[in-house]
Amino acid sequence: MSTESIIEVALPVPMRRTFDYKVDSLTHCAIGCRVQVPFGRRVMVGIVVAHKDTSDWPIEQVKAVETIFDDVPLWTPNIDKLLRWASQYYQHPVGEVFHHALPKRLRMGDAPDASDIEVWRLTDAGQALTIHDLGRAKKQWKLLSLLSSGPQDKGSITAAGVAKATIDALLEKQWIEQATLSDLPTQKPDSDAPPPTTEQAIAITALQRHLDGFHVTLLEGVTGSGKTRVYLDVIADVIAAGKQALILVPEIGLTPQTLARFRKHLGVHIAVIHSGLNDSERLAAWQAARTGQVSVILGTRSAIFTPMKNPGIIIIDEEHDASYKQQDGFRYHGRDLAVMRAKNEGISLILGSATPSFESFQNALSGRYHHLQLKHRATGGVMPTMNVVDMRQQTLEGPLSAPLIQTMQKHLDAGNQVLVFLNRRGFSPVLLCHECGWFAECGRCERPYTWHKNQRRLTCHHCATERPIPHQCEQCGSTQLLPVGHGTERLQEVIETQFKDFEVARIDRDSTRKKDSFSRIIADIQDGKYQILLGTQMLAKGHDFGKVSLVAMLDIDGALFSNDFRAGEKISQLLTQVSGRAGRAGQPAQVVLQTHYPEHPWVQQLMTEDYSAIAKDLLKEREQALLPPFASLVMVRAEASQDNLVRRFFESAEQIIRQHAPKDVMIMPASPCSMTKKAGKYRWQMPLLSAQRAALQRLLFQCTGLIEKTPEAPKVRWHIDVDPIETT
DNA sequence: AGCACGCCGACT
DNA sequence: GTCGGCGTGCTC
Repeated sequence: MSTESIIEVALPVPMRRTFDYKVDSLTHCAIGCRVQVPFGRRVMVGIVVAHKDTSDWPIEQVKAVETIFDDVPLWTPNIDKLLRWASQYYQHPVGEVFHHALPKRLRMGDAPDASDIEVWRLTDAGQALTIHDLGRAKKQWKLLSLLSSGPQDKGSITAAGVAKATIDALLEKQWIEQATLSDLPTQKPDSDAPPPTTEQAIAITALQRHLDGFHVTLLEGVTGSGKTRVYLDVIADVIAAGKQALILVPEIGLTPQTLARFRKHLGVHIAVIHSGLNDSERLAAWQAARTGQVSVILGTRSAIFTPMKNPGIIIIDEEHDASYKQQDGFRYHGRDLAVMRAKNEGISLILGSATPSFESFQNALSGRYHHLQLKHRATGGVMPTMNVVDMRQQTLEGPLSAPLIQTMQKHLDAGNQVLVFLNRRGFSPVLLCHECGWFAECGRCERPYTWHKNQRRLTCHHCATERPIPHQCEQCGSTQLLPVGHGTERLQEVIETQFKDFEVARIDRDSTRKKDSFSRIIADIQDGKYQILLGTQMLAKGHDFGKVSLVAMLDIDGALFSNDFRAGEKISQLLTQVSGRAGRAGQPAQVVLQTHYPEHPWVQQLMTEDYSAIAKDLLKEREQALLPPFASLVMVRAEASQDNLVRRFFESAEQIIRQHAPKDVMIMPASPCSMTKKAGKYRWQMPLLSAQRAALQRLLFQCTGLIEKTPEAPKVRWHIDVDPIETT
């Protein structure tokens, strides 16, 4: 008989500790393996994190492991290292971190399925089809055109918004057939692709030289400069060397066009990991990456945890995008973890953006990262000219100034498209009583309801509350309830009245709520079905609309007076990204900014300087104020339905932190968040700042456990946000 | 987080 | 007399 040993197991519970269990023999219970253990009245799947001879617990209380699922760990030592580091850095319980990094089926104890990946491909008959053979079957055509770039698995097909029924219909007609990944002949990389531009070629060569070890490169390329082409050529090199590439894209960036382009250019299968996958598809993609069956993995934030057999490169596209930071639970930053992972793996990392985050930009300026720039548009398009409309004393049609209307008319008459950007959904942000001044307000957030005329509802944009539209004032009974201000719905009415001869497309979360309606409307825009495109932030993200020659931003004044220290960074990123939608097809393009504060320094800067210049300027201010990226920032936050509980929590927390804080950590007093009441909870926060990242980390390491044990802690919902992006 | 135990109000 | 409200405490 072998002697019993003790293992430490990390379980998916919100406790910053591990639990001891007995095993018969350590030999088949390696660190990193999954085990099933009794935990209280339940059984759970956990990860073995350590072996030891004795437990600190009375041995009769140490229970035995029920099942050992794996012979070998599911992830590589480098992923293990990454996850442990992340658990400490983000102050998140290691069991939950591990849990987060595994596909759901593995979390439940399923065996990692070694079966081949099923794919669908065109038959000879399918290859010969043209769009005329399909008639009105748009979905079928979409699938056929996706498959024309190469065979695709279920995950990629669902990512493109095509349903199972469509697959079946085409199978029935024998235009497509099923195969497995290993059946596929090796496909040549696309040889029809046009050669890269000189600028692209220089970047490609520079990146290829750095494929031999850990390097971080910031690829700063203006919108339309063809960063994707650079990625593709570098990835092709990585694949040729028998290695794998992991590419992260923002949540919205995973379009069928992107997928088809990668597939066609590289000539290899792409494993896609996105939120639309079901559990089996997710597991299959994860497994294919782990075993090296696929050499390219394309995914959103959480794909950074996908193990690779032969890691070759990691690419973060649109690295400035806020969707890389998880905003609840395990609050990690996908980009920052990518830097850590590339370092662990000893591989190259590319951070790509037209508008780099100030963090990455500063690292490039200081020489910590390589810095490559693409300054010209690949299509030869010119960057737009910038104009300001001083809104003071202008004649207005809704939110549109008379000069803007004239400019729009001019561009429309020239046969071009116009893009109008208004960052406010709904019909009007306030519904006001004309007689007494009462307005409909969400009781849980103490903010006005937004009137959604189409949906016939009042909606709170801060919580999910909805209610029917009141027909009378609740205070004085008057029926004169008036909309105040303009959202995109109302803007659409105004524009349709002003420009009767042109078609208007509205793009916001409401108009694109239905599955697939976003990609459909984007396709219609590219076909030229609409001349005027209006919408929110969504319009700014990466889509190429072809004939847009005018971009108008209607309401930037709010951003000019925000108390978020990142407001300047955000507005310049937004303006640069939105402007990037214009002039791609080569026509002279124009950007119009409406503001009541034309003399505001930011407005002046936005008009005259490019993103890099603005970034350098604003970075100087950050340096003087000792704000990120020149200092590390940590936010302690708490919320509760009673304000008093939150205050008392922070009294204790602040005391603990002050007792342990070294001189080089600045502790700001806890204060209410700018929207202090949200969804019925009172919210406060306490910022901690230090130029010494390590000092701040040590402080957190000492304090989180103590804060957790205070009597006030369990009465509130609290968390620590390391490197927060929301600071107001 | 779950899931128990535990001690006070309105129901068959 | 019980069902159930959520406060408090524990999980190797």
